Amino acid sequence: MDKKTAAAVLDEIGTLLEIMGENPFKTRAYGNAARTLLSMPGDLDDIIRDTGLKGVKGIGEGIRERILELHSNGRSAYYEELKAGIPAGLMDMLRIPGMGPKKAKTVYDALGIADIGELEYACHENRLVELPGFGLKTQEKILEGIAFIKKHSGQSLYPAAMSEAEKLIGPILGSGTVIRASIAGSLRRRKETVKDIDVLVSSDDPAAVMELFTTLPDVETVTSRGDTKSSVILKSGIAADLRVVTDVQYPYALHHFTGSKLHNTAMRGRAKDMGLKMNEYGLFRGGEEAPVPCADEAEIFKALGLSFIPPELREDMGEIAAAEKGGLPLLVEETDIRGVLHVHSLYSDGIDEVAELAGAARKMGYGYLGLTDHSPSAAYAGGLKPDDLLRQQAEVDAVNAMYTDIRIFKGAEVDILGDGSLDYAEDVLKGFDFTICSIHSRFNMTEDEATARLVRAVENPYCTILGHPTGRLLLSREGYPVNMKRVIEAAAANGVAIELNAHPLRLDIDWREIMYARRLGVKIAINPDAHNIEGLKVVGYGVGIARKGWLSKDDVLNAMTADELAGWFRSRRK
DNA sequence: GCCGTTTTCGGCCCGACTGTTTTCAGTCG
Repeated sequence: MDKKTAAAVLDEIGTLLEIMGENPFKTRAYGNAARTLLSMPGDLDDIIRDTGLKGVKGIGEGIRERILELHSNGRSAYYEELKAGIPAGLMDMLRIPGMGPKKAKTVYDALGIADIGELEYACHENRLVELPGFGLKTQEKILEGIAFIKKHSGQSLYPAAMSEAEKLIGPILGSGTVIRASIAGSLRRRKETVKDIDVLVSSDDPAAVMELFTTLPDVETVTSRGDTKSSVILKSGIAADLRVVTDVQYPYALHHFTGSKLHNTAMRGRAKDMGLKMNEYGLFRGGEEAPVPCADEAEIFKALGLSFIPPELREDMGEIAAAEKGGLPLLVEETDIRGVLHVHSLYSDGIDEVAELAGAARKMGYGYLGLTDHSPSAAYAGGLKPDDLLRQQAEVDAVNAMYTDIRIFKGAEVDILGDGSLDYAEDVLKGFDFTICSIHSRFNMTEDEATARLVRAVENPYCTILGHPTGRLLLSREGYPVNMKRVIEAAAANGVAIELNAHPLRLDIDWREIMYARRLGVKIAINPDAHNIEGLKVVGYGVGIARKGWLSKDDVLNAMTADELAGWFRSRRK
């Protein structure tokens, strides 16, 4: 082992000890020793041969032994023992500005949070503010810190990329140098995460557009700049490409740059079978110079004998065959959503009052709100004991009496316990209009265990909706492994709906799984999982994913009216 | 854990800054 590696191990031992709350002078001693070692001339072999590391100021008997062990064995039993006792994600957290060993230890001890993804989610749920030494500012600072370290991580969540894209396209459209402009790529297809932002414009003055694009205030660096294509990195860390074409080429280019690659390949194959050649500049009939004229994408599809395929569906998952037969669903729109069903109030880990939430939902045009505070096992989230529930439900009655145009359904987000049973007794469960049942603990399961746990929950007669079925947090935490096909089949057999959690970090159930649920007639509930009024606004992200899953209005539980839904809830209970 | 030494255990770098406190704890450099 070389000097540098050995020093790094010593440093890490110091950090691990610090997290464990060891004497700060002891932890510092490891850091000092690491620095001392690094500053010594020669490589580790030489140092040990020449001095045996004896009489070096800053390296005493204890640390000397550790270095000798590292040198001879290439490893340290002490280091490995320490490491085994502390989750790797906790070490990761120290990369967050403002997050040191003490704070990391606190969130781990108090909330069991062991990686950055969980930490970020916990901040969004206001779970940090109550911890000793923490407050609202600290929580915000940690969120900013997480955003900072995520900056150059390669992938971005849809909302972040979309808001950046809008900042680009606004000035471009407003400049007067472009004829048409659109966001393209995976962002236009509404993928849950995207690698970069693609912008397509048509213009008679490409040079002017390039100049404008590469000098926008949000641009950090220009990675390439040509006549028709430029690439930049934005200050937010997201990469963005701009492509300029003529206005005649625009529809073909828009289709081409929207992708997906697989969809394009399939489309080109189809064109070829019809004696046509298709690329980003046009659709060409055998050897002709001028393309088959198409004013927009719809005309391209029409020229190929297809109905219009919405961008969300262009994933080569059967959309071309369906479009040929006119069999594409009329996709659900955000305006089809009549109410919101997964909302936390001040009673558990939300921060707004029931009446405030109801008022906000009403203003947003929703006809109902399903109140779903946590059950007791979610102690970190202030899960409600039966007594608390009585008070909460009495308040719901009072709020319901206040309004004629919005209805509060009494629900709960009931924890699915380790064995698949639910976290309330039957007499309590009876009192709800509906339940969302979800897993919040014991994530370490095999696929068989997780699947059995979910299936058992779904088979419970008091389970109305299965919540965020994989528990994933996008770009940060894998969900538990689930055989989703079997879970969907269980939901179908038991008349249980499945949640599409619309929080942009979750978007869970995955859109790739939704089609099967639709085929089996399982209703999908597009739920905000809101912990405050602001959180009600994420439903649109869920609608985007529902569209990618081919859902139409009729497949979506909360596209029902309040009366229809009340009837549906009642019918589940029979 | 290291150092220095009145050789057996007490002291070890600290100030700016922030945020949470009500006199201090934690982070950063």
